[in-house]
Amino acid sequence: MNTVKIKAARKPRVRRPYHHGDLPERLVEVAEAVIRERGVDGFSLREVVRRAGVSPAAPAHHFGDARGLLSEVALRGFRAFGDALAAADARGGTDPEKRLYEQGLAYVTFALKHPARFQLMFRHGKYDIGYKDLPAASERAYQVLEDAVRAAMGLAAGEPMTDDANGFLMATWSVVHGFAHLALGEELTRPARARGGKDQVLQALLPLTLKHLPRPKRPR
Amino acid sequence: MNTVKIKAARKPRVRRPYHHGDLPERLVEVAEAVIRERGVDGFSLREVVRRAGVSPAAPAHHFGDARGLLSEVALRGFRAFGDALAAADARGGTDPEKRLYEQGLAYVTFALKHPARFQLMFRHGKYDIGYKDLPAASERAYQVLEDAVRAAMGLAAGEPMTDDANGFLMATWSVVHGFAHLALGEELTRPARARGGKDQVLQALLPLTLKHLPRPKRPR
DNA sequence: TGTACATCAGTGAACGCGCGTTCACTGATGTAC
DNA sequence: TGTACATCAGTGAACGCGCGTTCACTGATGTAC
Repeated sequence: MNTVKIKAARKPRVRRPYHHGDLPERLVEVAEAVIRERGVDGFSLREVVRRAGVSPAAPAHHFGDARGLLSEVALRGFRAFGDALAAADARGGTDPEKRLYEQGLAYVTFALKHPARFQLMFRHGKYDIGYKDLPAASERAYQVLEDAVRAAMGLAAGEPMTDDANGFLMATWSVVHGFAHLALGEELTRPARARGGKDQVLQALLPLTLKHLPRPKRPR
Repeated sequence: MNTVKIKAARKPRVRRPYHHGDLPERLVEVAEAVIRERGVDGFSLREVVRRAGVSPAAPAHHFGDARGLLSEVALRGFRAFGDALAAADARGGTDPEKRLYEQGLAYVTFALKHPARFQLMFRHGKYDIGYKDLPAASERAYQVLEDAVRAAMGLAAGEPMTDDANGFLMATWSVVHGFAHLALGEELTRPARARGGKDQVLQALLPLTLKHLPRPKRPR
């Protein structure tokens, strides 16, 4: 009851000022925060409504059930992820190898910067895989990678992927996906292995690792 | 009550025939089965005791609480995993590149063959990371990889790892870890991408991917 | 070899908890006239 | 411009559920004498 006032006070902008501000948006934000702090498994709808200062029945109007809210979070994750990869790809210019390097860097960077989203995105059991245009958003991120791989392998846009190209793509994807998972799983910063702060270790290890991204067979 | 009879009937061997057969062992087996069928998140102690035909209080005598049982499952996972990697390493003989290839193959194969164990092992939140000699078992598996990397990079046993060696190790680990995660997450067999059965797709993709394992800088 | 007793694996009923969802409701907003 | 009404976002109490753990207990096993 008092949190409602707090919310009103900290959000003085008046856009979409119907009933109580911008609940759907707030719920998504809060859900991400909960996952960030407690992990995907620590998520609960009741914790979200508690933090949002809202009744437990409120989210149902916007997202149906708990899965619905998580699906929305995942959808936004995939969109932002695809955007990040596409921006990195563009940064690579016309050099396929540079495009792939930039994408790899962006892949891991996204995972480390948005662990809540990233971890949720790859936990299919937690959300509805067919929610709205989530499939399209997910497929799009994949396509950004595939396009760069095609360029690196000298394949035209329409041409079917060869075995070599698929292996190359999988190896590239696997390295960055594996690195991201190991990093998020605290696998690289266990006391036994780490010297220095967590971020330092990762920042040092990442470029050393990306050096070993697969090399395209046909140079540009 | 009837399940007790069934258990007795299907396990006629009399080894360790105190109270009721071999409960701790059964609980571990059943726990793995539950995780296999329902995923790590689907695990519950009550489901385990239900399947084992035993009272919900029974596991406490052997494992303390639910976390204890999961820790035991993880410990066994790490032991088996280390064994598999070491066996693969031996198969590689004196060729560092072959040793790494065999280990990579074994890494992914283990994950696909024992998804319950593998997925649990990399979900630190679910078990006690310091349980018994789990740290040693986990560190040992890591050492098998590090040793082969050292050989590949021309580093003696006592010598500290160089930056190059660490990058090489991380890249190798990341590829196989990433591939395993993508495969277990059904990422490679989504309808859009898969043609043919799930196993076929993976079996075809795996060697194509492993071709791109990092190459050691100093050839043997 | 037989008896007394400590040990401890397993019972099953009961507990309290947090969860997601449902329910009848309230009250503000937007719209038709 | 003012009134009547439909819409719908949000309330808060209540539900049933499965869970992990606790409790006083039982009864088989192993051991001391």
